[in-house]
Amino acid sequence: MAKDGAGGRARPGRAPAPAGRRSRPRQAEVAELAGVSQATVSLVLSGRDDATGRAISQETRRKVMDAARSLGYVPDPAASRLAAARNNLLGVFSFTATFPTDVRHSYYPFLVGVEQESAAQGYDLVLFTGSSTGGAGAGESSALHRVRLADGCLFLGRHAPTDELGRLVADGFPVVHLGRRVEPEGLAWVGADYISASRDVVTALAGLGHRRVLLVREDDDAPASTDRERGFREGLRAAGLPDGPGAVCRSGDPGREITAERVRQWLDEGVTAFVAEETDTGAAWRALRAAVDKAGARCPGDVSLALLGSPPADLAGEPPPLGFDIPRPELGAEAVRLLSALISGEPAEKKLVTCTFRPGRTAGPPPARPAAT
Amino acid sequence: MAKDGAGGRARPGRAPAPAGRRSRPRQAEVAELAGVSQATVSLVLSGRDDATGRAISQETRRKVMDAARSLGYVPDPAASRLAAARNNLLGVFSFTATFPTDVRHSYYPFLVGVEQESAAQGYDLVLFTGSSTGGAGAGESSALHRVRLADGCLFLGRHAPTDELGRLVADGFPVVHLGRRVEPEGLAWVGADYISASRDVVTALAGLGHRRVLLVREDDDAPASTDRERGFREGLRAAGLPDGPGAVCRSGDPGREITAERVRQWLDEGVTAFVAEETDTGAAWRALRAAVDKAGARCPGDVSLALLGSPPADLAGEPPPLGFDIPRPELGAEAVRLLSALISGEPAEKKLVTCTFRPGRTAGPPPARPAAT
DNA sequence: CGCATTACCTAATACGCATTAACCAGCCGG
DNA sequence: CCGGCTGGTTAATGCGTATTAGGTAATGCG
Repeated sequence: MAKDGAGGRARPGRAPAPAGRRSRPRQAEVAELAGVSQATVSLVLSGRDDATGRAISQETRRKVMDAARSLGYVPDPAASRLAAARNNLLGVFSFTATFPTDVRHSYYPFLVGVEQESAAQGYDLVLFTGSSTGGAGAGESSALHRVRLADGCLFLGRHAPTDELGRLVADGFPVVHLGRRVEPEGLAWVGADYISASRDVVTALAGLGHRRVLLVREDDDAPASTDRERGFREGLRAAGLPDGPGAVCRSGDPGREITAERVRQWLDEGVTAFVAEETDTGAAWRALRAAVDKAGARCPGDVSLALLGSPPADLAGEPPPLGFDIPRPELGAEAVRLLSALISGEPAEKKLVTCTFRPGRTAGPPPARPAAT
Repeated sequence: MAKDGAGGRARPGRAPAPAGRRSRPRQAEVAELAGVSQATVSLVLSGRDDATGRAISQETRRKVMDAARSLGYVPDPAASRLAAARNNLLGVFSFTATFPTDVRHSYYPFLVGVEQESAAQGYDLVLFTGSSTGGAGAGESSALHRVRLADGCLFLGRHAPTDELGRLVADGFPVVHLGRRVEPEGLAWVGADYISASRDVVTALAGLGHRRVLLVREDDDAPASTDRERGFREGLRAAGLPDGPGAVCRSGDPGREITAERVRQWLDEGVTAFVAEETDTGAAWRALRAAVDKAGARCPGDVSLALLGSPPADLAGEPPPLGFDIPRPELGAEAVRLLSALISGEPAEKKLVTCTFRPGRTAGPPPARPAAT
């Protein structure tokens, strides 16, 4: 393919050029064909002429458009972005080994919202995995620096090293974390308001007449868990219900599983409603359901159940539990909005997104009298 | 263009040092810190020094690396690409409105493979979304040209406009389509070998003794569908079974649904095995299962069922159907390999990936005698 | 008629990086 | 002492586009 035939523009050493793509017309060639300057072509094609008060005559505009069309001109995004000094790229750094592979993975719905909002804002997404060696990067030491290639970056996962994030933040690089996080000072984040959502669930149970409610949570001190417990306790107190150590059961440990016997015992003690925390796998909810079932208690009748979150996907067929839904896609979208604001230089700190209450069908009034022994 | 103070960049005024607002460090700043020239920085960081016979002293190299690391330097992909080089970015263009939102979406597993293989090859991924406006451009393509920012691009979805893809291919831009596709001449693709996989399923059924097998497919002429039908018919012929228009039922139209009565009628006609095509939603398979069930036929005993693909995720609990699994992650990985080859200038055309046969538990020998009326 | 105003358009330059010709120091063989 | 090295670095340039500071002809105004 003759590379310097028409344009007479021989490139310097281009020996190992993998693809002969010098046939692609540039604005200069459009300009030549239209008999105008390259700048005019840029003005016309970017539509920035009348916007800024600059005027391009209809005649010229038409000539340029025709020339561009006949040459099949397509702008080079690399050049555009270089000249515009921003590349319209948002990074997404997930500390999972790969894409959230498991369909049940709780990150996946986030990504949906992230993707939609990014598109709406005109950004493309760069996916960074924790591993990628890159090769071309300068600081191999931490893959995290690679995110600077984007205009800003979103972080998923609680394993983000605090100091690294702090470094990015300190440098003024726009960063948003998906999920509440306090560690690096000044880090922007979006999170779900588990506290008030959990409180509302307890309030609903109390409103139905329940006086003894038990929270089953995992033995983990992630913010997502502690927030739920806090909301739970707030709900108890607001309803004037007993809020002692006995109101919460930390499960998950071997030997401390939720068994039918324990459920039966709790029932005997007067507990009429159970609240389970949502986890990635839905383990707590599954265990609770199974144990209640095995104990011979029927759900809305003998005992009420609630789930602080959404049920796992494979239980979609079952009657929906009382609880709340985390608007994950909305969270993702909100994170992008925050990031976008940061990139534009606007200050942005954090954002709590409200969960939606789900009445469900697993809760009703407590039985008239607890089954006596 | 808003030149909003904080987030905006240094203006053409060419302020030598971005004293106030920190912008991303460039090679020039690394060079200054290291006490060398920008060119040296480029040479060191690209690792192209000793490769081309040029030598950089270890001393200088170390200084540059240290400076780069301490500044957190990361190359600007747009600039790299513009300078006729590569930026280690692979594009993924999905014509779905968003990320494959539904967890059942068949594209999602592809992405897993894509992501893994990209990471293995040292590429980062850029997700190009179908919508974003991306500049007025030269009239025609609104969004597709953006992919040129990357070194190459992967396309998902059957809605890719042929002419646009053709344009990219003609320009020598490395493009790989996920899924068999003939339309733009010279387009590279990877696809699953539905033909032989489907044939093998029929062969298996014939081997069990079935003489009348019916294919239920949707009324769609996508390659994925026609390939399956072709393989199905090949299987029939190879087994010496009747292969007429009656062997295939195009479903999906309202009024042509798979009902219990139709199933019963087919059974009466001597059909002993049904084969369903896999679709995004698994509709055909669901309908078939439901109809057979309602018709009172038990699956492995009275009638055999097969699925040309994988069952939908929410039926994962059920006994696996006879059929085959599409190695979607493997397909994605293969696509990346192909793309990588194209980028390196190696010729690459297409690649068929073999599906894995799944014996399943929904097929057995036909009943001794079809239930007589 | 001369000068200020428009209305249009162009020249020039920057964007950040890769590439290459040129340069410089030392050093060896003759 | 010179030509020819070789190793090590830099100045200079180009990639294709966006942007801005002019510039020129046509028009308006006094």
